[in-house]
Amino acid sequence: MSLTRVAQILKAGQPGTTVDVRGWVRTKRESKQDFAFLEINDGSCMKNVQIVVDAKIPDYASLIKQISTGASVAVVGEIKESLGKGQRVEVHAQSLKVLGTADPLTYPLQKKGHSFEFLREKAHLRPRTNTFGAIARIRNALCSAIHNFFQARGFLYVQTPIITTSDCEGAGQVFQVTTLDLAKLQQSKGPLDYSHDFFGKKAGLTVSGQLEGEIFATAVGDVYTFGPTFRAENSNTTRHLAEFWMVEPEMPFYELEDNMDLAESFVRTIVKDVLNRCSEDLEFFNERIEPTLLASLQNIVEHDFIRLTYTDAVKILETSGHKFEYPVAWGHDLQSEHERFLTEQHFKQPVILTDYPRAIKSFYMRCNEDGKTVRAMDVLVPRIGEIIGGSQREERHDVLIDRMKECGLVPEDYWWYLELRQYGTVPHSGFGLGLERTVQLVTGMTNIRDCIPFPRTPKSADF
RNA sequence: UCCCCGAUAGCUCAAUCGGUAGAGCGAGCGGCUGUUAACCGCUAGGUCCUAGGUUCGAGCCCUAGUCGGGGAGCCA
Repeated sequence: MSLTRVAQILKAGQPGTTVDVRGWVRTKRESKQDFAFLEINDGSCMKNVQIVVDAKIPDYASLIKQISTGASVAVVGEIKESLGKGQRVEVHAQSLKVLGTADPLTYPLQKKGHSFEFLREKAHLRPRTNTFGAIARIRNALCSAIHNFFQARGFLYVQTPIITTSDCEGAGQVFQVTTLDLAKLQQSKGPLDYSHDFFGKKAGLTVSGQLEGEIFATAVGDVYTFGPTFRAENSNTTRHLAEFWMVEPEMPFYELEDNMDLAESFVRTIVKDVLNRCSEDLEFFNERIEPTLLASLQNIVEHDFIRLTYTDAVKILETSGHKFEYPVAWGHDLQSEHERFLTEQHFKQPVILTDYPRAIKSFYMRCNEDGKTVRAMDVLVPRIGEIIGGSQREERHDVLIDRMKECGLVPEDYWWYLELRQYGTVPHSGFGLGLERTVQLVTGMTNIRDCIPFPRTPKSADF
């Protein structure tokens, strides 16, 4: 007999059929005389299946004694309509096997709820909880929706390198990759010589696949990357990780408006897909974590995003009458409180801001005719803030060189990036979406460290 | 990196003015029960984060550190 998963039994299990179900015991309720109830979860869904174990099965007393919260069991039994309230069907065990016990004196997970801080220290066991099981399923559904979105539109999934020697991407601090003996180096006083290092030059972990994505976008058409990204910034916030996953589409012949259209359609589609596929899990988060969650996700799916320029946003903030801790001024980057005001109070909608001052944005963003702004776009959502950052890329060879110099970069370091503009250049655009921030958006979880299975942050990389 | 807060039982927390270490939950045992965060009774369980210091006496005050949380910056 093949295994039946709990989700299947609860959804479609027909009374009278015999099933083999295996999983981990969440609770045991024991009647000393006649029988015991076990609630088993196998991660296939939020709910547990109730197992009724009659005292007449062989070895009953010793089996039940071995079972406690966390134990793994295999049950063969018949599906029956439940006499009790709370579940449509249950499984009456014909045989019960304890696969692994979980000593209640030491097993960290209790029947009661635990704080997320505590569970972060038990990253090897937290997927066995309701919340983290649900996050795992939702994250999976999101990834699947992301691939579906792009595949349905003919995008090619390209793999950009994780180790890179273009030390100059400008997107933040890089984790260095080396095989040099650091202990030995510490003692020698000579200058560093990377020619003896593994790659013969300074190498690091990628902070973005964008530049390499542009290579393929200007060759095979629409592409996207989806992989791990690393930032060695000493960031200690609820929305930053040292290792996170990023989706980066890059499209030739797209101007900024096309880029915005795609980004908006992308976010709304994947949110809609997850709403459809994970409704039970999302209801849990709506009930237990963030009471406005479902309404805010519906709002995203049903309404167009607000689009306005950075300049107009600054005007709105200046005339809002709202007291900000940090003053608003054209030319300065918007503070978190400004972004939050726009999405949470003023528009109560996701907002796409465009045309930021060139002085505060990256070298690769296309310069506007006004000489003051670039064709950048940030998608801001309530609760999270920036979930997407993107731009139309500067495709004019001479303008790009000037811009690099303006940003204090050495054009020769980007020789291959510049050659894309020298040979058959085309207008093109792209953006990056943070996967974990999207998980935050969709689940209502407030700390990004709970939105990735094994979070890496300053001073923390266990498991 | 900066600002604020915290660390006490397995978990979540309390401990008045510096004076004998507490509760709820969990766990064990017993009782009861088609139960479902079950319920009732009893029991066990402590290097008060670490290292110094002040004091007759420190969980509490001081200094340094470690780790955690929230906010800011950097950004996705």
